[in-house]
Amino acid sequence: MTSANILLVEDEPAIQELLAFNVAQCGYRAIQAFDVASAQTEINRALPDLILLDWMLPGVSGVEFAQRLRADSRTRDIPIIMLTARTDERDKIQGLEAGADDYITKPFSPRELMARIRAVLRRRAPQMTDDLVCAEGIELSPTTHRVSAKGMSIELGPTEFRLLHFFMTHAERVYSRTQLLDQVWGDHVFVEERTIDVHIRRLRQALEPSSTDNLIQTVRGSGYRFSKE
Amino acid sequence: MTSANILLVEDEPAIQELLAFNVAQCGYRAIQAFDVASAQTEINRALPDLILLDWMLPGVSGVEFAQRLRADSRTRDIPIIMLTARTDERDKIQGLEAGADDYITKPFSPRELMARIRAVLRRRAPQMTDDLVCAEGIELSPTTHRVSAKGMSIELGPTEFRLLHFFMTHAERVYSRTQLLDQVWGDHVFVEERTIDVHIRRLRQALEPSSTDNLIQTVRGSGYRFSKE
DNA sequence: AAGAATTGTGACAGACGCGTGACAGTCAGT
DNA sequence: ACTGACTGTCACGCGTCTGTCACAATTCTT
Repeated sequence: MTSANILLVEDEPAIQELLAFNVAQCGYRAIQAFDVASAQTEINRALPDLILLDWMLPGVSGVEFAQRLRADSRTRDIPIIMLTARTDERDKIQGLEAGADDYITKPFSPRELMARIRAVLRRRAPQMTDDLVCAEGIELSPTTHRVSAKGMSIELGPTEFRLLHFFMTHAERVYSRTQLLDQVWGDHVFVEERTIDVHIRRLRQALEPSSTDNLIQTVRGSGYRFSKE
Repeated sequence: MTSANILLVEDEPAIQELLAFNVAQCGYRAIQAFDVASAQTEINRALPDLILLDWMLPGVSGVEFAQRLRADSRTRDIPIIMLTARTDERDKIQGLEAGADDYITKPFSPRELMARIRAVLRRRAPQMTDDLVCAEGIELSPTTHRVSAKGMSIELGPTEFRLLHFFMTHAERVYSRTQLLDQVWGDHVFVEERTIDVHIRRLRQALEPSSTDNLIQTVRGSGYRFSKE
């Protein structure tokens, strides 16, 4: 556990070296691959504990590769951090939908990268096979992107889905609008704080018919909290 | 915590002023330096909480300075945001390799700059694990923002909550109205001292049904005290 | 005991935070 | 291009909180 094996899939030599240097600096073992084919070879040889996957790759793209990894039972549970130069929000959603556990845009600070690696590795430990998130009578499946309560299916937009997902995995605690922006939208996104109010409302509205009231509580002056009242 | 010190290292006076204005606008303290030498002087005087560092500087470049800061144990952990006019990708990588935490290209919007500053400072802030405060049979949780006594939940407004929180963490001691204003309201706000009497009353009223009487005692001529009588 | 000083209490207007509906812009699929 | 879904932003209204006052109640002083 102390020295996890991290597979780096990145075609650009400069960035590859930068990654390898920082990863090694933190006490992890870096396994380098410059394309999908060699990455697959490394995986066949030994399953890594984490994969750092570049978005843009020659031949097969990172997204395709991620999907392939998720389809294989041997690699299904290996966490993936996507690496991309684009700042487009759509990419983020698509990347996460493909099965990435986290997402980081170039340029990134080495410290941020390390923080995310540690976070993902830590998060992975207890969660493991946990495909289904349950809380307060609601069931949410990150992989199938489905939500249901009391047997009824609930339709949610991408943002509402991520918001609910975050709340369900962080119940009972109050989060400020700023924190929610960081956690659900991401650091680099500039969005008005009041926008959260609107999404909270939409989420409440979507949950209302099939769930007990007041699952998402307003804590005046502080933020919001997800709990059973 | 409330007002972080931000060191601005920028040789161009116009931009320097723009930075200082925006930084001050957001409640941070701006420390201005127009070259690396004076920046070092300021750092020696007092360690800032964040450094905004221009890429191009007369004499020693920003990158070199960043590397020097990273090499020094005293300054190693101070977050740096690089400021540059170039959009070259290589520069970004080089800048981040030097240890910058984030990167912003001119021209930048003040809003974006502020967002990044906040993001970096937030990322830097220690995760508070502090959870439950117990005193005199009352339980108060800062993270969930909940209060209960004898199994019963207690509803409090924001100010009453902060007031009770302060009392519970500073029990057995008398605080004057002036001290309470400083500690609970903040030393920059101006409110009548008698206002405290009203909030004390509201707090007593909220605690009354679920707690032993006289938890908040009046010390005539001095102030108030939180204790078990 | 009377007066002065201090605190408790009820009421109130304004400020503030939040909910809500509407709207424009973007993007995917047709 | 035309839809329809989704998102971010705004303006408006409302309820709650909050600071302040006036007056009642209490305690201390003389």
